Amino acid sequence: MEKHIHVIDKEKIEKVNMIDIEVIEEMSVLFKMFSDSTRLKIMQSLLNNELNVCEIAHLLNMTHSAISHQLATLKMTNLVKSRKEGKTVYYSLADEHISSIIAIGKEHVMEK
Amino acid sequence: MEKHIHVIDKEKIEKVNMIDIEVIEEMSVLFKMFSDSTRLKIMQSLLNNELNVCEIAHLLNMTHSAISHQLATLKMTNLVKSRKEGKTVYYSLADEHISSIIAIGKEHVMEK
DNA sequence: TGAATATATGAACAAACGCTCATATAATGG
DNA sequence: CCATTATATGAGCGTTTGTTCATATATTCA
Repeated sequence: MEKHIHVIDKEKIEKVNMIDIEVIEEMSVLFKMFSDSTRLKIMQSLLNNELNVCEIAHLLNMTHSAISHQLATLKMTNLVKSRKEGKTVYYSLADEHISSIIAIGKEHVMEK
Repeated sequence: MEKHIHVIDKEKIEKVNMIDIEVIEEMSVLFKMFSDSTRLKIMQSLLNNELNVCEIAHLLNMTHSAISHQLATLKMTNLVKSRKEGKTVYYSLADEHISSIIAIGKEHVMEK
């Protein structure tokens, strides 16, 4: 029923420096890409290699379709890039940030 | 229909060093916490302060219930800790990793 | 003790998500 | 040109997620 009346410490609140909402929104989109284990596995497997859809599907023991869909979302959010060679499309990580994010996540998880 | 027969370059595939599935799974849980804008805003607002539920709700212009629910999930995944003082519960970030993760995400997003 | 304030929590529900299935597109080779 | 291989993509479906609403618990103070 939301009927609370609060005494808010305005000074304290104003010290909180809120980032631009838009930046927050983009950050959530970025981290969403790392929040699914399939996508994490894909990115992990691309850390040192470029791989095509078949190879990733084989590696993760999943269908091409599932991998292809995920690669599409990863590409749309600029986390992977692709290179076509004949029939096959090779995927690789888009930049060095991605491995840092994976590394820091791994570090946090392993440290307990 | 999945009827593809592939020639897999086994040597190449074997070079891909897969992390432990369990670590991947925990990483996805971790990043999931950063994948929602409300949770990101909460953590962002806790970067330099400890805040109670009312203050966060006021700051983000959201209901206490919504904030309380999110704080519960953040606490369950060990990203925030809490301290009770009379009626009010003060929340703060659980460790320094969290600000690094936010920082690296922000950096990635702003850099384009 | 009873009202007020602060927080927590369960149920419900709409929206978003990830996979599958079927099918489409594209490139190569016979 | 047709079969094969590689990838892409739309629809459908079950599951998960984030919020709201109602209610419960806890603490303080008159």
